[in-house]
Amino acid sequence: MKRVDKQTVSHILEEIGLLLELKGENPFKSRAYRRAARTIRTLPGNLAERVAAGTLDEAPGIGAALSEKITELVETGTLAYHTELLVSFPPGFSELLTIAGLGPKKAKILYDALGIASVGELEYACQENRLADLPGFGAKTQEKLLEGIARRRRYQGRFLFPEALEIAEGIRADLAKHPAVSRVAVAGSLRRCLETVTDADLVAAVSDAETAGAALTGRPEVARIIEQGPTKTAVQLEGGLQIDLRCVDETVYPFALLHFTGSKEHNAALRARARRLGLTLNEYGLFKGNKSLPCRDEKEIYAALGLAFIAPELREDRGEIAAAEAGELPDLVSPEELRGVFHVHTVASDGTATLEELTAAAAERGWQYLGICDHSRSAHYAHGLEVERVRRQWQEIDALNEAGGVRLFKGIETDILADGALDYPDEVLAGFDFVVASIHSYFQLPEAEQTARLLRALENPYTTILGHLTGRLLLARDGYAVDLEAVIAAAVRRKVVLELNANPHRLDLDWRLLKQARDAGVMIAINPDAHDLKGLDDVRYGVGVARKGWLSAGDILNTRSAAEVADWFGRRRS
DNA sequence: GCCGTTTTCGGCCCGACTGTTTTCAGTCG
Repeated sequence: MKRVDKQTVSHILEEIGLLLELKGENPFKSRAYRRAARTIRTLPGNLAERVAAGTLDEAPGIGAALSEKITELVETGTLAYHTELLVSFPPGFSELLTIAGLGPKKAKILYDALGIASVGELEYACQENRLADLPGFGAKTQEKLLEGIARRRRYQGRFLFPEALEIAEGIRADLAKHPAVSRVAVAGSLRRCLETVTDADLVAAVSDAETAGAALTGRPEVARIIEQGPTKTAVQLEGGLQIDLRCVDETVYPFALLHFTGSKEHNAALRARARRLGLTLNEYGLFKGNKSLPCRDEKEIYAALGLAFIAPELREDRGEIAAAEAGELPDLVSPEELRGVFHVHTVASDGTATLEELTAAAAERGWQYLGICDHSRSAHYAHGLEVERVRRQWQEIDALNEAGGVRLFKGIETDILADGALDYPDEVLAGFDFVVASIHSYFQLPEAEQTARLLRALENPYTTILGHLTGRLLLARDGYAVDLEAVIAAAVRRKVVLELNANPHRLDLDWRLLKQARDAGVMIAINPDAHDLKGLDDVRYGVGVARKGWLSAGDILNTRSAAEVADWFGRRRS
């Protein structure tokens, strides 16, 4: 029988939600399935054990019916209800809903009237001008759908966090200088530090919304205007990124900022809470009947709802509201708390900076130490170090350390070989201060083998840090198949640090797993995986993800002093 | 389908904008 993991269950529940929507079922029922999909994806602990214990329905949003269906799925590998729903639509039909401007209602009409069941068929039908006569459709709709298809093809509709942030910050800075604008902030998923985004949201306090909106639509890099209303303006830039600007009065600004920071789910939970308190919350204010309850900032809004301030990164409806109510929110790590970083490459392998340059750069950033990590000998593509070159680098490091200043730790990013062994004999591994073990090959191993490979690497007494655990490349490659629960459990037992790789293409561990790892008691290192001096600053993205994963300074190895780090590495070895 | 300090039934967050319509449905966040 096929093993059914959380991700599979989550995916199937999500698909049921979509299919129910397409069928025109009760929208709350569809929402219940999609909510359960989210819940299952991030549920701590082993799913099969929870099913066996019959405690599924203790999770929020999972009642008797969903509990029964998930049990069937986990125990038999399939779900009859899902299969029945699937056969009533052609394969791949739900993919249509990823096109901007096309929701379940219109997709259903397209299927019933024209038999359109795939993105390709939709494109063809638009080009043949066959949509315009359908009820609720017109020439504009047809045009929009064609644009939506083209955009999806070009950009997959998503952007890496730093790319989008840089563009949004540039526009924000220009708007801040506009005479009609008193305050403006980046909101939305960028403010929440999501690893990839579909658009950038800006919220502005303005004296004149029309001229402020025109300041956005008039920018030279605007490719087209998507929406232009009295308060809301949306444009698509040449590079494909969509910018949404919301203009409001000064007094409304905190409410608008809260609303447009989201997430949608966090907002929904806040509003439900407001309702229970006899209040109404929307993007214009907090109201008791007709009476408006003024708040000067987000903190006062949360306070009015009986909650401590919730940092934007935590606003994902993953328990932050309950924690805020109980006064149990974590004291989130900040960038200034990092006292050094590990996992930095030099010219010896595939980096561009020398040890001296890196040491100076670390001093400029106020760091006490730097962990040097070139590639190991099997990484031919990256000029991995033969044993002789390792020993030479140790001598260079010793010489630099004698000069004082920033302390250099001798490290290596060793490949985990196909069988789980590390890439040097023990007597060489013993000479490093710390060892980062990473997978760079054989991504396609079956899950059981991949898991066994990682577990063997964790058992190696010289492994101090496990590098980019899932191996994913954002917007490019999924992580390899591996039992992450088992790996996390072994990391706790073996006192191996898990890397939070801060390279914006990786951001691996994912924040959803990070919280789980923290709760399990794992120590985390925020590592830049830098290949040049500029790459050192990628740790700021890692800090954003760490905050999103509920981490405090105490959960992170590189918030400690050089002496404490040396002590940790030493104890690990003994 | 879930859930309960109004409720085991009847609610379920709330609003902007577009395109298609003559007052609103659909989509999005």
